[in-house]
Amino acid sequence: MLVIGGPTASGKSGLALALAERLGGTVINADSMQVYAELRIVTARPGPGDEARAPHRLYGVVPASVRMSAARWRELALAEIAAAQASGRLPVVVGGTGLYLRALMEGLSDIPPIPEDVRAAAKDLHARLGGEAFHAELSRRDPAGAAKLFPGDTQRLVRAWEVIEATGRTLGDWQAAGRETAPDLDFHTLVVEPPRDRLYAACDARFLIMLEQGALEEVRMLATQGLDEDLPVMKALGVPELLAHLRGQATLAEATARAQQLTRNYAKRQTTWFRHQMGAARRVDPGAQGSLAAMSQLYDTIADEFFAFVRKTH
RNA sequence: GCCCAGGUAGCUCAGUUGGUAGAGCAGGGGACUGAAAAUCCCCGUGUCGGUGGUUCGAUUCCGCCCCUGGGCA
Repeated sequence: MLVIGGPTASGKSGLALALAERLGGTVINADSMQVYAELRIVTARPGPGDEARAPHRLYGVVPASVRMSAARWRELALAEIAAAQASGRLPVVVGGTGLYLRALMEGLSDIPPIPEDVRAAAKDLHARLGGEAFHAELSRRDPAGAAKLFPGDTQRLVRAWEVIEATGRTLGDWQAAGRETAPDLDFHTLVVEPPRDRLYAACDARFLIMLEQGALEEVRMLATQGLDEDLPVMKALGVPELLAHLRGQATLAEATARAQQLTRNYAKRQTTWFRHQMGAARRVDPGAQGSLAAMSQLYDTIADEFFAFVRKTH
């Protein structure tokens, strides 16, 4: 199967669609935000026109009120991959969430789900103690784990604490036990990598298009649900910024500039992730092709490489 | 034309009782196992507007000039 990663606004969705069309594929979403039903515009989800060209899966499949996780997404993705293959279609997994891609390709350690009350307790304790004291507290229970984390890294600190609290074993223990890998799946991986200046320009331009498409209204609708600010959806790029504008705390121009800035920062983080965590993947940049013919040529080349990959692995 | 206030990093500014300067943001680099569009870590030489003067030494004090705001004409 094909896996396509890359930073936001790099053009990976377009590449996935073109390849799915050529190869008889089903596009499967590997983006942590595009899974939420309520956010269509602000997450740049493929539209009806795209869906008409090839089947799309895992887009907008859960309500904003739920918390997606790498493990949950992995289960959904494995099911969709199996379904696509069963119907003779090629799974084309595409998304910018590196953790999800890695969870799919390399598996996750078999850690049991942490009960909600333990997770809440971990957060409470962290809020009460602050980073330094919480880090010290974790050092008492999981010295090796704490040693690898900075006192400022709230998220990982809390995760390490809740795992030992709920399971009696440290995160490191669980991870040393290995990963639960996907059976019988071979991944041909592409990373879309445009040059930095073009990537940033694309981030800026895309947010403007989102506004034209009604991003503000979409966020206004989301706000009517009165969801917990702590939920992942509420952290989607553009949501906090447009919300601030709707509350009168910022002008639209300020909110726009801020959202564009954060998108660029995010794209840079993703670039680093793909550079080092998926360093072996084939790099492509359809956007660098000067013409439609050149782009079509690139698609053919990628398809040929994919067929060669399939022959080699089977 | 006169009077104020400024001119310091790409931006917004702090500071140096005279010993050539540092924050935030931007930018760059890096980490990444169930919230990952998350959460973190590292990186600061810039004619301190120009030019004379005082001084062992001026970005800092003084003179003049230039520029930008605001006020008075």
